[in-house]
Amino acid sequence: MPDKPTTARARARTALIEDIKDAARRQIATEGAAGLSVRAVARELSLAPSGTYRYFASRDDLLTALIMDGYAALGAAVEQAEGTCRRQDLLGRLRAVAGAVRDWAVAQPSAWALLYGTPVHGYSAPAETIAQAARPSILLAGILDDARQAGMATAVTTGIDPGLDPAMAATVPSIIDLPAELAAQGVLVWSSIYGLVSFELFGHLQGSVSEPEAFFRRSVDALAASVGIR
Amino acid sequence: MPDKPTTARARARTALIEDIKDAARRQIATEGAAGLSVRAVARELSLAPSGTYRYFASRDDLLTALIMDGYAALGAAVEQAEGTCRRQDLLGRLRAVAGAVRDWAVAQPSAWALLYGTPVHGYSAPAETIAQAARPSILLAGILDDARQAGMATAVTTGIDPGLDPAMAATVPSIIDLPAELAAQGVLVWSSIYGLVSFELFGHLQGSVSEPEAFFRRSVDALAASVGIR
DNA sequence: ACAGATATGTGAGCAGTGCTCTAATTCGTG
DNA sequence: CACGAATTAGAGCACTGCTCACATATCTGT
Repeated sequence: MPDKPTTARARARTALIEDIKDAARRQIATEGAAGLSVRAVARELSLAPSGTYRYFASRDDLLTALIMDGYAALGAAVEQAEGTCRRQDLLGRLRAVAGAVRDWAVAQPSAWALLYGTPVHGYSAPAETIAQAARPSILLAGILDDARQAGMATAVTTGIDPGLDPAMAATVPSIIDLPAELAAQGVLVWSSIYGLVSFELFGHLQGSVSEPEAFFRRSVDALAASVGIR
Repeated sequence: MPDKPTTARARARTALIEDIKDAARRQIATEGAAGLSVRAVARELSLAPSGTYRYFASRDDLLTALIMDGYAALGAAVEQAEGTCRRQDLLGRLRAVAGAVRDWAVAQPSAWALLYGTPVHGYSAPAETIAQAARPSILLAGILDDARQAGMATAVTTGIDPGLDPAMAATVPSIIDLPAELAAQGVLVWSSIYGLVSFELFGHLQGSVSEPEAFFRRSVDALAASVGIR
C-alpha cells in the first residue's frame, strides 16, 4: 500500500499515474495491447510525450503496472465470489471460482489478453506479480484440500511425480501443503479453466461452440467431477 | 495447392515469398511477433523496404500467412503422430495427439504463440484457417467416437445443452457426427490440452511445476480418464 | 521478333512510434 | 524569500508501416 500523499504535488502525482493508467486501459480496450501508444496517452491527457516518462520509465513499465493491477483485480473478484459460498458446498465454490474468472474475463477481454495472452518477449514477471497471479489457483487448491478432507476427492494415484516446485512454498504456501497428487490436480483444473476462457475469448471456439457460457458451465462441472467433486 | 510455377518469374516469386516468410519466422523466433519488422526482413534479403509489399500487402498479411502455415504444420505433425498408433489403442492415440501438440509447441514456442496467443485486434480468421486449425480437435473427436463405439466413453449426460454450433458442419464435418455430449467433451479435452501447453510456454507454470513434461503427461492421462479412456 | 502489357524493384517521402536530452518552469521546504 | 527538487515542454534521433511515382525486367499475343 502506498502512503497517503500529503503534499499537493504528491497527490497530483498519484492522480496523474492513475489517469495515465486509465487512459492506457481505454486505449488497450479499443486498440489492443499492441496499439497502446505512449504518445497517444500523452495527447489524451494534454501532456508532452516526454512527460509520461516521469511516471513510467517505458512503455513496458506501463504495461507491467496494468498487468499487476489486472492480477490483483481478478484475484479480488474471484475471492469475493468464492467467499459467498458455504464452505461445505465444494461444487458451488468451484463453480463460483470458475464463473468469476470467466465473468471477469468476458467483461474486459483486453485485460484478460494482457494477463494471459502472449507474454512480452524477454519479460519475466516479478515475484509480487506471481503472488497476485496465484490467488485463483490458491482458492482452487483450498477447495481440493477440503474435498480431500471430506473424503470426496478420489485422487488417481498414478505414481508419476507431478513435479511441484519446492520454491513455490515461498510465494504460494498453501499449495505446497497439499499432497503432490492433489496439487497437480489443482493446477490441471486451473489450466483447463484458463484454456476454456482463452479459447472463447481468443476466438478458437468459433464454429464449434455456439453458446460459450453454457458450454463453460458444463465443462466446469465435468472438471469438478473428474476430481471427485459433484 | 498452388499450381507448379512455369515461368521463371513465377518461380522466383514463390521462392522469394518463401524467403520472406523464413526471414520473418527467424525474426519472430528471436524477437517475438511484436518485433517483426517488414523493413528488417527487407534488409535481410537485400530488398528495398517497399519491395516486400509486392508479396505481402501488409505486415498483418505476412503474419496471417505464417499463421496459416503454422496451423497446417501443427495439424500435419499431430496427424502423423496419431497415425502410428493402432486404432484400438485409444489411450495411446490420445497421448500421441497431446504429446505431438506439446512437442511441436515446445520446439517452436514463437510459432505456438503466434497461433494461440493474443489474437491481432480486429482480426478474424478466414475459413481456410479455421479448417486447418480444427485438425487436432477432429482427431480428438475421432478418438472419442471410437471410444464410444467400444463402450468405453462414459459420457456424463448432464442434460445441459453444450451448444455446439450447427454451422460447424460446413467446415468440420466429422465433429458434428458425434453426439453433442461427446463433441463437448472433445472440445473440453482440446481446450485443456491447449491450456496446459500455453500455461507452460507462457510462463504461468513458473513456481508451481518444476517438471512440465511429466506434469503434462500425467495431466493428459487424467483428462483421458475423465472421458472414460484409460 | 517485336510491341504492348504486366510484374517487379527502387528510392523518396509521410505520418507515426519509443525514447533521450536540454532548457524552462513550477512547487515544496528551509 | 530563496534554494533545490520535481515537473513540464520541446527538439531531436532512430526506427516503424506504408504509399507513390518511376525505372527496369519479364512475359505474352500478334
